[in-house]
Amino acid sequence: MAERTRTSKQRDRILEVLRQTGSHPTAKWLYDRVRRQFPNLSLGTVYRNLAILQRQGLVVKLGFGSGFERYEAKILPHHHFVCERCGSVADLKLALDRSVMQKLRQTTGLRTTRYEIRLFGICKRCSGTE
Amino acid sequence: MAERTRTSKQRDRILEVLRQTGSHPTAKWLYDRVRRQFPNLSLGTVYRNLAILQRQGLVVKLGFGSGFERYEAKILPHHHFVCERCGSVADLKLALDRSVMQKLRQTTGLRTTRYEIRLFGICKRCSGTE
DNA sequence: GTTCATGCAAATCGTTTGCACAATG
DNA sequence: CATTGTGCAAACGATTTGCATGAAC
Repeated sequence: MAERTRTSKQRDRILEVLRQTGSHPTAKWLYDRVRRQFPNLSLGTVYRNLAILQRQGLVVKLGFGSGFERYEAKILPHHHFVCERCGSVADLKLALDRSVMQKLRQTTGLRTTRYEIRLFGICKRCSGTE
Repeated sequence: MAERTRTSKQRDRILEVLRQTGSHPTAKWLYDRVRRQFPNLSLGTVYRNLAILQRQGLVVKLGFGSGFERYEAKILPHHHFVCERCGSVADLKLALDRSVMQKLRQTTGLRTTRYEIRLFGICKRCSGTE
């Protein structure tokens, strides 16, 4: 019943490439890259291995990862708390010093239009469940 | 050639619902909700109007909004800068005081496993282009 | 009346899955 | 040998798009 995991040259290479690149590639990018060593590699294998690597805590999927987009009306800038178990998203009203945000912008030196702080964790409802 | 936009009861209602709800709904959720007033509403219309509202700056799409997932190997915690024009994602090394992050966690009172600060703006490469 | 928005259905595209075979332990 | 991983192709689900009709101006 316990999950067994064997080694696989493809998976090793996927992780290696992901560690070397400074970018945040998509599955397709990884597929094209790793295919140089494994010409018969299939996209399905890339997805399957990415899932395994995530379960092992070696890889993170950016974004909400729920498969579909979420929208909100632009009102006041605010932040989000994302539950890693049920995927729910809650608004956060964080009282951050203005100075901190100013510092953020200065540090980056980039033209920043907006920012968002995203906290990930287990929401209260899911907390009671486990 | 200039883009004309007419009013539409459906679009008004979509925005209204989005403004009233505290959640971060998916297109499907909005569709089900707005259909109460417009039984013949189609999902395509919802997507089309969400796109228009985004162009008008009234609505924001959460996530990277590029349509596909992005992955990264889990190394040290860090943050991201997302270019709103070309969609590129860059790592940010922000020197944030530990105290600030502690404050963040305390404020929320939630069990937080990780956090990520995401800045949105126009990257240097795109900046030179316009 | 001209043009944009809608509804419907088909098409698209990223991701997942079933199956037969190859590789791991 | 028992079981997991792979490649291939089909399936799936969210989003997009073409087209004929209806609404806005």
